[in-house]
Amino acid sequence: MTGRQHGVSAGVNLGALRTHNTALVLDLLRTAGPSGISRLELAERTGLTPQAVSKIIARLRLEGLAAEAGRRTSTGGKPRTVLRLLPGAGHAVGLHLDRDELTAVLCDLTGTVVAERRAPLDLGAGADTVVEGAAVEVEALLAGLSGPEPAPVLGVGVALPGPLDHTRGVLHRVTGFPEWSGFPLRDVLARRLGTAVVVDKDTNAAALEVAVRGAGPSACLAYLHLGTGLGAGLVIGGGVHRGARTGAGEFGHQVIQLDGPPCECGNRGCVEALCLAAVARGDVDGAARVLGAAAGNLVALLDIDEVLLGGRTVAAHEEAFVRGVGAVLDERARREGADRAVPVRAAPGGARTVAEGAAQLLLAPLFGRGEG
Amino acid sequence: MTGRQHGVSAGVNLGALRTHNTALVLDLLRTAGPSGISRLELAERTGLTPQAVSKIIARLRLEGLAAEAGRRTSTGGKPRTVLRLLPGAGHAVGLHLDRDELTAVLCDLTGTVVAERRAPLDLGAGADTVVEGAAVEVEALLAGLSGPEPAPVLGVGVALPGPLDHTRGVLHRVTGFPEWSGFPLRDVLARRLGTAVVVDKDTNAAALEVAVRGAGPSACLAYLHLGTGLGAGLVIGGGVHRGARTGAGEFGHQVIQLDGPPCECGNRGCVEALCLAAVARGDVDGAARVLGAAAGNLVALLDIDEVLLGGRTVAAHEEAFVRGVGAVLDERARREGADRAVPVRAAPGGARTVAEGAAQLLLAPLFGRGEG
DNA sequence: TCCACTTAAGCAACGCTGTTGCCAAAGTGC
DNA sequence: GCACTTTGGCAACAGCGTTGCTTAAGTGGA
Repeated sequence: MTGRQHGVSAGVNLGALRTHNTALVLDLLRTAGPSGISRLELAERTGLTPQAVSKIIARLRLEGLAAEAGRRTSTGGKPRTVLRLLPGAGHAVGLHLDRDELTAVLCDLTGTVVAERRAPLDLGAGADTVVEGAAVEVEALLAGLSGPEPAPVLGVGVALPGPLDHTRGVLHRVTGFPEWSGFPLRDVLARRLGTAVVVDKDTNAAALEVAVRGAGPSACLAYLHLGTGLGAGLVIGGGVHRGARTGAGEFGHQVIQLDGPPCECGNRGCVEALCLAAVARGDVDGAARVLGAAAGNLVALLDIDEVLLGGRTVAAHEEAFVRGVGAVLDERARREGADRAVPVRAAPGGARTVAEGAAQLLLAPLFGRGEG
Repeated sequence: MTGRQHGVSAGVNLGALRTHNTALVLDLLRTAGPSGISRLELAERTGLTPQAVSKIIARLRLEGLAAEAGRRTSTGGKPRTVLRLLPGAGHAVGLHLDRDELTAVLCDLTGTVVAERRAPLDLGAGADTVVEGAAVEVEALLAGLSGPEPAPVLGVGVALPGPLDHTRGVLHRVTGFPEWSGFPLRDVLARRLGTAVVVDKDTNAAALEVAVRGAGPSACLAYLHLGTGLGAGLVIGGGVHRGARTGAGEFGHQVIQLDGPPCECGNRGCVEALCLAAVARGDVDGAARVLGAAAGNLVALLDIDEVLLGGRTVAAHEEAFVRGVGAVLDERARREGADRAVPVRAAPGGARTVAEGAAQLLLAPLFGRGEG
């Protein structure tokens, strides 16, 4: 297919056209879930003719990606045949490298976790040790993929705290561990495992996971991650927005009190500092209010459709954070005369959201989400 | 072509493919300017084969959109033929409805202003009067488009302060003039003039103008408009980001001082209030610093490539604002260890930026920018 | 039980896209 | 003047979605 050259959007040929439409159909099949979807419905939703859909479906069935699954009740004529995605036709591994723990999940095509492993993690043990440990966990997961003809593994997605360069898969500085600075994680792990590897920030992976579930192809949502730090993953126009330097989502050091207390970043009045300080002194409601104010800024700036909260600190006081942030947003929406407030929810999937999102780094492109 | 249906990305057929590739070539022709670009260079930049480019160029020449313009020096063989866009092949009108003044510009295909009109504006005079006044100005502009075979006019783009719904072209509340609330400006003006009309926020139009000039198809930039209020236009991934409710770019009511002075929006410590207060007391440098802090939040959140400043208040103290905002961003970038600071510039075009951007609402889709 | 009707899905021909193979045109340089 | 390089068009081609028509598989009334 035609390559992409220094920032110029590429020309499109028949191959790209087919890939696009196929991805569209696959995404609708995936979204439909086990209950399936009919050819005609696919035609309506994509805008393609029924005949085009029939051809695409025939190809997908031949490739083992889709299958017929019963029929709907007749509406006066021949009943529609229901089609569904074959989840086992492909798998991907999601690897979440958190500060002290490694989580690895094996996901099928639908993104469902079919196996999971956890292990302690010590970034201070050195790059080689960490990479080897991660590779062993991945191999252990893949060993469970048996069967007469094992379905292909698309690759391994790795999610970890930034900053990093997702296009090249290279880490920048990792706070406290200077040896990791500039480490080419993607290439090293890809060579070690012999599979495709994609590296991204943990917050971006979580945002992708949330976008792939439920959110439509043009949705805008914000995933706010409050753990030992505060960061965000942004979904804009249905896709994760990373920016040219994978820097987008820098939310924690949003200055929200010009003359506030100093933050370790060198600035004053960052949300992260204010929020974590409130949590530290046991004032969860106060932390939620501060987080809500910053979230309000973000929601207004980008016209966000939905806010999702995740991370350990949120998980520890889930109800309080959802309620507190929601209250601030509601109040602001009411003042500004908006028809409806922006919904705030805890990110579904809990602690596994990031790992599942890491797997989606490889799965999502199949469905036209992400830079496939 | 296939329509777009409730948020589902549409299927693509041959017609859409052709439109896309043609727009790509047109955009490169436009970007190349009067100096032109050769067929082979177009092929390299788009990733299409030279033969495909030749066919597209032949079509464009037949339609009167492009022409040959000399040749390059030979590099050992047949010299490349240089092609350029024919600016006069089409025009669009840009209409900027500011609080007290109307600016209308007539732009050719390249976006160059070929005629301009200004008139005082009084929103309090009622919708009918304002629409009629605007229509008269547009007709006066178009009357100047003479010639043996007048080139087609694509339509009229209207830019005005929000909030509004750009998809339907309907205004929401206009502060101080309740009668405008819910006014279907697009349809009323389209019926009156008998041409296509597109309505958008002034900040979005300015952002589009800036994006169409210079910025690549995947650039992220922020246009900050400081006049009687403070707003932003966001370009993300090469296109203007508006959000589902045309609400994106709400930058002025970013809370930047939690316990700050009350703003008329009902909140406390909004940038707009702090910034305008500083200007009012003659402290331009202070205003620039506050604006810089808020801009820093925005830049970090979205990994913005470039910040552009516009609006009357900026224009009155251009050098001070560019320097002040730049200084705050530089300092923050240095603290965060970024390779380079984000450049800050005054938006080129000055007071006419919004009007030119309004015209681009119709021109840009031809070049694959915006939802054409 | 039959038959008219409706709806779904496939077959075949088609139009149009970009691609490939080949050749003419138009230069340079020895 | 000739060999070579580079550009760009012509013609045939593969492959995409579309169109026109046919077949399959139901419902419902006589």
